[in-house]
Amino acid sequence: MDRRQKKTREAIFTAFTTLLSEKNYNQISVQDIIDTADIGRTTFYTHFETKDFLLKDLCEELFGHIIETAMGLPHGHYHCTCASADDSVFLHLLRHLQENDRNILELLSSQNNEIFLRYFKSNLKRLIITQYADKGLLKSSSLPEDYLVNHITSSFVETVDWWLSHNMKESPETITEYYLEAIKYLVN
Amino acid sequence: MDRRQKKTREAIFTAFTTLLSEKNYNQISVQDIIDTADIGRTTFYTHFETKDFLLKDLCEELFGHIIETAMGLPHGHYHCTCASADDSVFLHLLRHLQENDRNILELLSSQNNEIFLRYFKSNLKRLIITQYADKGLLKSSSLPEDYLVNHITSSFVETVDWWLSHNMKESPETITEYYLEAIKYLVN
DNA sequence: ATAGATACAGAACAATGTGTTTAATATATT
DNA sequence: AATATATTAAACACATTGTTCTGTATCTAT
Repeated sequence: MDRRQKKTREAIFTAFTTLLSEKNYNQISVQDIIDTADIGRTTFYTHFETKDFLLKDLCEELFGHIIETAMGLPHGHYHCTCASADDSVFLHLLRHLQENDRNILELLSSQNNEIFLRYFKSNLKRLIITQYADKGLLKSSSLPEDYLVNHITSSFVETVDWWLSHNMKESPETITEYYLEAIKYLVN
Repeated sequence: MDRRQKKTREAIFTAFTTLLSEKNYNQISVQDIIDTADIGRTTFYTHFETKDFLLKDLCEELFGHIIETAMGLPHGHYHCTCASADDSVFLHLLRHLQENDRNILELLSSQNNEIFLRYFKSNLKRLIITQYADKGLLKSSSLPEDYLVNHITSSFVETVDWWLSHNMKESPETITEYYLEAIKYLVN
């Protein structure tokens, strides 16, 4: 990829991330992004069709990485100091979040957290299906499997949200305990 | 309240609700609302400072009613064909939703569902604190009470969301069973 | 190193939306 | 009927949007 493209793309992402930690997504104009990134108007629109597409691309970079890591797949070009492989996937994720790689924490705890928690959830659901549902690790119960998957996924996301709203006072280990306690009768 | 005010306020709410079931909140302009409600520009701004305030007022009307009902308080001027008082609060809520009073279902299952589910959650949390936490009905466990309240609240909202995404194929009774099964070890 | 391709900047644009002001009209309330 | 108040229509300055144009800077390949 052209050096210039990489630079502007990065400038746009940085500006966008900065703005997102400052104000509401809806209140961020393309003009704001252009001014903050200090690029030409035309340039923005050659890179991104709309603000929504920019958001989508940002989320894919953010959560693609964190989920890919948790999947145990190669990490690409990112550095990762995560825990050993035998930890719970959930503990793994929390530790990864705590590292605040790519400022994901700032976004997850900003006033725009809902947007990012939604993306987090949809990616996490895929992970849970792969790591739990497809391996038969969900307790057979009277509950439909997709209800169960949704419940377990949502509960983790809500746990993360709760943790963030408490300024992450608790350790990832404690949070994992809370979460597993809340769903322990549903997962083997 | 002046008859004229009531009429325009209602016209604005109706227009807004219609638009919300059609397109994204962010893509609805004040101009759209004005055109749909067929009112003067000035009139809108005398009633609502911004689109956000309109949304807030709408949500308060919607969820104020449904939660008030579930609280067992007088229903005000609304008609309600809800089940008997000894039903679970949750069954009560689901039945109330099923009646689709004030088109709340349309909004909860529209592309703007997140907005309304958020309001639903914040109101439901108050209800759960009043009906469960304050009455000592939550199982004493290793979990902090606010974590537990949040988990139970979120799980119900997620259950409703799941139900809606399934076009409410299941009965309120079945959904209540699912939900209670998912949290049964946490509530007495 | 040069040539051709590509990305960027800057300016201008029509179109749309915003929030406010003005003065006139219509409708309630008493 | 008289007064108060809600609504209207028009105009406004301003911001944002998405596109088009031309010229310039920077890359890539040979």
